[in-house]
Amino acid sequence: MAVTIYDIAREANVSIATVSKVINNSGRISSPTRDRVHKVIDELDYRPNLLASAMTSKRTYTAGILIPDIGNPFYPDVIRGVEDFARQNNYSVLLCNTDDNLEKQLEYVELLKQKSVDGIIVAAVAASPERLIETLGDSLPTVVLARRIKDPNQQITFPSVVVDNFRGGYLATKHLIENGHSKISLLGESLHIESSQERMRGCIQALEEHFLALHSVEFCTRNLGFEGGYNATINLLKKTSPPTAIFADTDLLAFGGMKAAKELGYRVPDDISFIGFDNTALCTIVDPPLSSIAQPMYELGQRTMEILIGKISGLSVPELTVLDISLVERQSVKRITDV
Amino acid sequence: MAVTIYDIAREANVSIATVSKVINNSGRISSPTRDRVHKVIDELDYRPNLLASAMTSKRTYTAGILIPDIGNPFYPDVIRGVEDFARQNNYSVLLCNTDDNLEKQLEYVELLKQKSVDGIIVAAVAASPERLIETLGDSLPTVVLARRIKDPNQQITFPSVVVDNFRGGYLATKHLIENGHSKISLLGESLHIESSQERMRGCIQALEEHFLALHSVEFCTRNLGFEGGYNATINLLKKTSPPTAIFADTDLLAFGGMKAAKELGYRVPDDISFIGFDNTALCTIVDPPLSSIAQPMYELGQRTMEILIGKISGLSVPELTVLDISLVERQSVKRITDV
DNA sequence: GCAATTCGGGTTAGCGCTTACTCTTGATTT
DNA sequence: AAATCAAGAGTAAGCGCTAACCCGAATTGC
Repeated sequence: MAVTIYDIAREANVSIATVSKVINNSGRISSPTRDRVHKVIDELDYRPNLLASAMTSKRTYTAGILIPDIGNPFYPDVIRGVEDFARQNNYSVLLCNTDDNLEKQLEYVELLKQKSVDGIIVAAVAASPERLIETLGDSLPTVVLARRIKDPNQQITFPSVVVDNFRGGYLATKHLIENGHSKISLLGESLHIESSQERMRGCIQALEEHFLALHSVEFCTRNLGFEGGYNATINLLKKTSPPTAIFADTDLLAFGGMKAAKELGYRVPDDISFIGFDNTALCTIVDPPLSSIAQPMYELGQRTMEILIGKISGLSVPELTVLDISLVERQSVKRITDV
Repeated sequence: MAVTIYDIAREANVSIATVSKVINNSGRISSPTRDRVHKVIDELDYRPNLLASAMTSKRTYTAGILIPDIGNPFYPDVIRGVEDFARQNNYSVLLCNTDDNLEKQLEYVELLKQKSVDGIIVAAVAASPERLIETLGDSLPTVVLARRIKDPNQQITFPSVVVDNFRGGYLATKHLIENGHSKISLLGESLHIESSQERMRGCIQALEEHFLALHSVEFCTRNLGFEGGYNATINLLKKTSPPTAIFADTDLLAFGGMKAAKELGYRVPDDISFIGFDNTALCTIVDPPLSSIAQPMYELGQRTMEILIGKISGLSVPELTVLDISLVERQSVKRITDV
């Protein structure tokens, strides 16, 4: 069997309590004793069994993270941020893909509870989280990522970390306007998604500040990705008055849009400009490289984990953290000089 | 506090042993007793504490997975496969990004051991795994994904699940040949990577079967991604005799290559054809859509987890599992008719 | 009809730690 | 010099389970 705290105690001629104290740097131990114990620990290559430790101390140093689907290019960076911050604080993270399915979410929360995780990160949870809130309860530290959960009863609130989607929409549109565009259309994901709504609001705000109106709008129907963007853009461009620039809710949508435009004989960006959202790695790969609004995804993950650990440790944490967003210019937006 | 097995025992008028037996479906319990216990469990909404359970049963139903970086588009699907299979078997997975850094790998293995995981999946481990093997030891069930670990001392071997890279290289090249190409160049990742070597071997084999030779080769130097592909392709095309088709080790490399080709005035696929490897989601997004060799990434993850659980359960498992590969045709390869 | 099983369950000893509490000394206070 | 106290270490009670073992009663075999 593996070496236990008893082995160390015996070899160092102390009690297991003493060994425990030197390991956890608690209680009072004289330095000779401390050194002796450390020496034996090194000699026997002892590693405390974290399971046993968790049994008594009630801390597993493990957190769970619920995300819709790791296949969505939005998440890998976020997760990386979460995991890096976790590791730096001796935490591990249990990954749970829920496909935005309530049953799976509930199942996972129960499982994580049974595994006694110290806390949970809930990313991009569905619109009606009543049951999720209920099973989460108020005893398990939870932080919400990229969404806000509003409990209808105001019973329980969770700290959330989000990105300023409104400002993102604003920046994107302003960039288009500053490049001389006035016929600006919105290629939206869905009006049922909060972030999508916010981006649209930002877009409209920028437009209004310049006494402009949205030229046209199109939302995705079935598919919310590349294909959806393709189809919606076809609609946008086939209208009697097509736009000169399109602000897409998502890079993926923009990619689909660019494909549609090209197929309809438009040159990008000469005939039509595009700007995306998310600044995924793919932006540099497509032709032309897509200008996009960058979300600090890695930082999003990091901050969320930081807040979670804070909450676990009993610190008071901010109820809402809004991360800033920025414009990354590439070659998909053309300056229009003629009026 | 949460309800424990003692509460159930008391309410159901049985001993905790009996409760444990009905939970785990072990031992002999009469159906009246079983029903009574179940009823109380439901009433009190009891969930066994898996930590405590693991202490005695020595099974945590948790596995660790070491990957280089979740940001690499190769992994999300793999992980999804791992996680889905895990969940179906009551397992959870602890995600560990190692950046291919030996120190991080060792650290994580130690941590996972301390957390008493039942097994570990090691994905795409570095070339010289001696120290990793050493810390893994032979007591912790381990399965290697997308690599084979050859222990120089033949002391310990790990089951591995890989993809038939040789056949992939062969298929890609054959596809090019069948489309009339004879000036075929290889855009390789690195000769230090086993999969890269295998793909090249397959490529050469296909060529030889048609009495052809590799037209030229170029490997990446600093950057192994988009940029590396871009630079290497510039070299390839600036030679006195440029190829008519390029087989890239990786989709990302092919994307970089396509960009380089376009910039040098080539039309893709009219002047030069490209075929990639990995069949990432991006293939449909670029222009033209990239033909590629598809690896069954999800299945790769699934099978690996299946084998790991098998090993944990003491079953005998295959030492080597090779998954098949297939060609996905899109529009980046042009048929050449003139000789 | 009596020994041998089987059935249905209970007792109890841990798993490897943490922690509240206790005890012994030697130093400090007054 | 008696009382007080802090430092340094030990004792022991769990944490919530599992599993080996035990035991009486019912069932079986011959």
